[in-house]
Amino acid sequence: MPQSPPPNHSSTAPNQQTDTCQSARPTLVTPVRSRRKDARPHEIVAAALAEFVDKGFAGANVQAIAKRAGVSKGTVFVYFETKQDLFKAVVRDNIAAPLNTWRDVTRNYRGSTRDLIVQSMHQWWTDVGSTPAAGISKLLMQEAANFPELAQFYQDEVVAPGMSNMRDILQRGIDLGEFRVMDLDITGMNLFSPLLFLAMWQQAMGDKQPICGPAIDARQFIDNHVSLMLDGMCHRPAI
Amino acid sequence: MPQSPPPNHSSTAPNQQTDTCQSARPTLVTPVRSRRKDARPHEIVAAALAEFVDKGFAGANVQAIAKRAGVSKGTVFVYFETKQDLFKAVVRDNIAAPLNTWRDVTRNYRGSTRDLIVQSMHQWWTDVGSTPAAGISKLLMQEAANFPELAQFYQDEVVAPGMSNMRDILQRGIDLGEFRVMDLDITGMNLFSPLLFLAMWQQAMGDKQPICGPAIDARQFIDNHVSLMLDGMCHRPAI
Amino acid sequence: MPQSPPPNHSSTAPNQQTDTCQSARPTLVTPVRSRRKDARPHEIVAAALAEFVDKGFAGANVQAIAKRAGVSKGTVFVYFETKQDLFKAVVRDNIAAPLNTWRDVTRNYRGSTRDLIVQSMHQWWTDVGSTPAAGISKLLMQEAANFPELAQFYQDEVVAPGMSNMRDILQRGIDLGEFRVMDLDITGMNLFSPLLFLAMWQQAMGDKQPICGPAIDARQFIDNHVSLMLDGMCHRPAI
Amino acid sequence: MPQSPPPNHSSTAPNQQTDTCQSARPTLVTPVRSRRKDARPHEIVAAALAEFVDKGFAGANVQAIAKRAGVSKGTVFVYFETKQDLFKAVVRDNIAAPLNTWRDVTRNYRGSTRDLIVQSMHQWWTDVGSTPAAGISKLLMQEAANFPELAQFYQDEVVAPGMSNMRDILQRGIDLGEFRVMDLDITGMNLFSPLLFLAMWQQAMGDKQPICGPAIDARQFIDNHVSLMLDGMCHRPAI
DNA sequence: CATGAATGAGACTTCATTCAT
DNA sequence: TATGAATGAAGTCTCATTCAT
Repeated sequence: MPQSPPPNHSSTAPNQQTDTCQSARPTLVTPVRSRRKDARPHEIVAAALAEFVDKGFAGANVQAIAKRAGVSKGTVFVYFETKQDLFKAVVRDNIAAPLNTWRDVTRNYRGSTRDLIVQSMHQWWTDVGSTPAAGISKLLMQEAANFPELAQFYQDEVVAPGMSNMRDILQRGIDLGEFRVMDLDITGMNLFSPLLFLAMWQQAMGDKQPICGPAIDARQFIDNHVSLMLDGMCHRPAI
Repeated sequence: MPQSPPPNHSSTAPNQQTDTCQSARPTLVTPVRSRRKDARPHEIVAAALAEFVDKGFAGANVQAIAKRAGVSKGTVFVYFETKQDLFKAVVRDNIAAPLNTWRDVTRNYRGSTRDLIVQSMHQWWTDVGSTPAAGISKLLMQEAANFPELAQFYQDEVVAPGMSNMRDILQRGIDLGEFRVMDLDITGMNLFSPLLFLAMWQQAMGDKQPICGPAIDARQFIDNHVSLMLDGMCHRPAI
Repeated sequence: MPQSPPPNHSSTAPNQQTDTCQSARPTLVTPVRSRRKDARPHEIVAAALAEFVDKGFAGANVQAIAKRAGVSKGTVFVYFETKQDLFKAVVRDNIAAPLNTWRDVTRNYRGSTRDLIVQSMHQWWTDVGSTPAAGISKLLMQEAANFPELAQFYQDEVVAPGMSNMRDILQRGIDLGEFRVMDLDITGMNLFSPLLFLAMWQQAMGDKQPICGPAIDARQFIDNHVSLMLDGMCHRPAI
Repeated sequence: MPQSPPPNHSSTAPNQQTDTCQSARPTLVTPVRSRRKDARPHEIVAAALAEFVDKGFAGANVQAIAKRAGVSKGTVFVYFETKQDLFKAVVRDNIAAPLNTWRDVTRNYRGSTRDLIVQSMHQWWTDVGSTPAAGISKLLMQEAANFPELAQFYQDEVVAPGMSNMRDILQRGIDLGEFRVMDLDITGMNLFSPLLFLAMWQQAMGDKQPICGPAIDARQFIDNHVSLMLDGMCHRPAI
């Protein structure tokens, strides 16, 4: 187990995450031949994501990852020097992209902050919470102690921006007179943590989760959550 | 700390009631060897809890568990046939006791349901959320797919009773006229999931979590959360 | 594995084989109390015989032997310092006794040598070949290389006397004019080896051996064998 | 020596026909790595035969087998999933080839059945009885109870065909008027078992067997045995 | 004497990693 | 670049043996 971070803290695999955004917006100059070559590391990372999410770092099997990616075991080590490097690449590649997608929604929003929150949460669920990328959160929750560098990375790249975003939204609600004055940090976490929990829970339990009778419907879960957070459980007189 | 010996510590531990006959005859010199025989499984389970929470199932090392427990490698296998059995014992032993402790609070409560919720959550945090037993949740989140039997056990022994308890509390609030009518299941999850998330988060990140500046203060987190959930973020006129 | 014979070539267990003959012919002076005590090692040896024959030396399990003998594992080591010592005791105890029983038959026999051979073989089958003691032969066949000392012991105590006995019988037949002159050593082995083979074969295959249709009937096997060996397969004119 | 590569070397060896495509294109430089890949299983099986015959299944050590084969411990498990699989491969590989070699002799034999028997036995001794393949018989005698599947396999592939062959020979002798009428099954066993016993005995005792003075000479043993079995020990008048 | 808890060397097996091709 | 045969460290588990009771 990696108790101390190895000296080479970044994977030396050639260009395996810089073009993540490129593939999102396909550049025009990419020749077909090299696109296939450049795709290899991504296919491996995608395969590794699934395996790591299923089995955890220690439980994941490089051979199984290779098979999922349709390559031989040796090929994995052509692109990633060690299993740890591959793991880091998996986390890094799957953290940046979805978050960027999500954040754009909250900018330049017209309408009530309540609607912004509802829309933002549904958007997050669609883009992240319901996708395999959500497994990254589950993964880091388990491996944070063994990969403090990744935990920090997660804090910097996911938590901090996410919290910042939440603060902006709440501040907007206060400024517009919709919300009362609150502690933005704490409230941001209160507001968002149920979604994170639900995402991790569904990653863990799959769709066959008989928690309180049937499986949890995310849409209903979010709507109810927002309703509670904004209006409260207690009776309130009509304004 | 799970040092309070749970009644049923494991399904695989062999006959450890051999010296009940010895304790029947009131010898004053307590035999050290057989005293240990009773204490050993608990010590091992306690050590294993820490190791499993830190490293996950696959990453945990039986030798390391033995060392933490102050016994030799072989001794672990005297009490638990396989690593999996030990893992199951860890989950089972650390689920029943804390849960029972917590549940007693909600019975026969006198006072407002709001106070009951606040008190109940602080109690849970004290009894479970802030203890290593919370690591069990983090653990199961990762290993549920590999231990479906344990996942089911967790559902039956933790999730279902917990949800039932939440429903009772909410129903009480409705019956007493404090709360408006809500979907009990969904609302129960909305209400409780932030605490679960916080507990798992702190298990993962330890005390060095610079999430939104300083570490999260659980007391503040809970109080703010309850305030939001009951009264909402939005401005409300005085009743 | 014991590649070289340990320095203490004889088990140091107290009197575990000297009284083998004593138990065969009960001495009058044995007090009841100590008989029970003296019986322990024999019970262990008997249990060990079964286990060793079933599993071989390396495959045998001391705990299983103890259970078969109805004692605890530690007790085995009270009487036999090591597993090797126990093995040696098993071989020694089960070689001497049956052989002595058998040999007495051939002395002072009145009648034709043909009848002596037939009777002697049936006797051997009853006393040895069909009993668990026959497993010793199978055992030594496997472990001879690892226990050269025992192999030599077997040669000295079993093979040599047995061959000597066969020679005497054959010589008697020649002297009485029944048999033609033959090489006594080779013929002795030719004559006896089928019985040894059958005994080992049945030890190995149990009763469920579908060799040539039904199981081999030892009585028929012996009678046919003697008939062939004495009269031959070829047609012969009546004398 | 079982260095002649048997056609089917193992059921568990993985795809070793991968380089059939390479051999299709006639490269002059034979690739050393993949050459080994074809040779390895046979080398390992040959090494395992020796180890298993010496030590038995439980006593055999995979590391020692690897060393005998000149490979590392892990390589053994590249070709054979478990020690049991390796054992099965050893038995299977060393049964088919020698038996086929032997059986061909008895077909289309011209001459007396007596000569056929003598020649057949000497042939068997040369092809099987005096080779390490004979150790398989000794091995199965010990391990039959633990590997019932292999015992059955041995019955089907060795015992039954061998017995069938013996029956054919005896029937031929009867048909040609050489032999009297006998029970073919029992007589077949009587006729052949001394050779089996001698083979196993020499496997067990090696060359240092001081049975009846010097080591047993197999040729003399067989000739004497056939002489006895055909003509009998008793005096017989000239025909 | 008898027990059985405890030990630790050693067994089989896995798997990340290397490297010749 | 891609492969997969080969490696050996490390892991789980077994079991002969010890020893306090």
